[in-house]
Amino acid sequence: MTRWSPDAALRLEEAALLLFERQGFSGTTVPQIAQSAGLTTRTFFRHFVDKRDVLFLRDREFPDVVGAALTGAPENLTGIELVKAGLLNAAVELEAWREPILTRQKIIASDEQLRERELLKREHLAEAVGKALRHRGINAGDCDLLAHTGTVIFDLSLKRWLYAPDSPSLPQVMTMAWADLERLLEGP
Amino acid sequence: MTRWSPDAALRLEEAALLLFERQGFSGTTVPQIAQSAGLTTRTFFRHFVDKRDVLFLRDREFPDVVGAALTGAPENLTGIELVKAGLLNAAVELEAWREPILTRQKIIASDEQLRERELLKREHLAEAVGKALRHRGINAGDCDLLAHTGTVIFDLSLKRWLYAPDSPSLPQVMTMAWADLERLLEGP
DNA sequence: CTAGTGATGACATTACGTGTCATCAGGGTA
DNA sequence: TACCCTGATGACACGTAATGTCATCACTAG
Repeated sequence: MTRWSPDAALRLEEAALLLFERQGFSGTTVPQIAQSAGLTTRTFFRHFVDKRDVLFLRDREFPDVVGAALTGAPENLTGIELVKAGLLNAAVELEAWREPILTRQKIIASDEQLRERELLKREHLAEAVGKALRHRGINAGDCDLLAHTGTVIFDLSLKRWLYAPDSPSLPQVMTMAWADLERLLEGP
Repeated sequence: MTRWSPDAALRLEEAALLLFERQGFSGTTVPQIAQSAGLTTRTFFRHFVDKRDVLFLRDREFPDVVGAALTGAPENLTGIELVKAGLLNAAVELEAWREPILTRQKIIASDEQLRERELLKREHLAEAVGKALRHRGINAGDCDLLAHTGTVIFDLSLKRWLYAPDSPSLPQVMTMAWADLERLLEGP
């Protein structure tokens, strides 16, 4: 294709994951990552806005994908049904990636700066979901509440699924979490 | 008391807010803030872990206060009642501070790095709430779900209250948001 | 009077992140 | 073939954030 390997971002991500596992996040410098991938520091920052960003390469398209799924969902669905269906659909796609996601999650959990970035990514997901709901004509005052509630369920379920010793499928965990929330809110 | 003004952190916060409003967050340097407060850069970083932290000085005790309120709440409350009551109680305390909170919120909204930190603070609140719920003997599997749902309601309500042209009280907004969520989850 | 405490100043240093220009392979066009 | 254009990268300089370390000096306790 070009004179350079076309996968600079992927090579940087791979090198970063390896170094983060061995030396920790804060114990690894960007020049180390770049050199390990055969590139320069400047090129690292062309592909990632900052050092933390390299751990979230796989999340870039996620909000748009989920948003598109919501926008293209069947008619006659309520807001809550849309959110459930859209996030459940995304959960199915993740099912095959448990191991690499778990590896990454352990790195994120080890550093508060990374947890912070993870929360921002969750917020971006919530914004995409909220936007899609508005686009579908859902009652405007409810969109943000639905979107944020959905991403909370999604996030909690993802972690239960990752860390559960005997793990049921992610969609199953999510469905159970929705049921839990409904039970809790309806009262005794 | 001491040879120095005892309110170094407060003076730094005041100077920072002024500069952020005039020049923006990224357009202001830490040396500027420190000099404006009559202190050195090194002292700034003794009071705040990083540049962003100066905007969240008022939030430091908040999770612990809410957690203590939950721990000391009346007996015989369910998990959901505890969360509602605890956050409603916190909302009452905030009622008098609408203007300064709004000022700060506008700065936060202007910079993604600050929104990111805000999300981390929200997460700390959720952790404190979850911990208090566990301490109260609430069903362990429900605590995180309740805590995160509560903080989502709290956060959305706070922003509605801040930006509503005709603002009902924050507790009122929160109560309405809880009712909205219950209605949405119970379905038609 | 003296020793100890604690917040600050002063200085050095590392690492993050950005601006800018040069380089060079491949693709399109005449 | 010859030419220009595009885009990703390298090389270099630079400002800023953030931390480690030691010195300073008012206040306090005894």
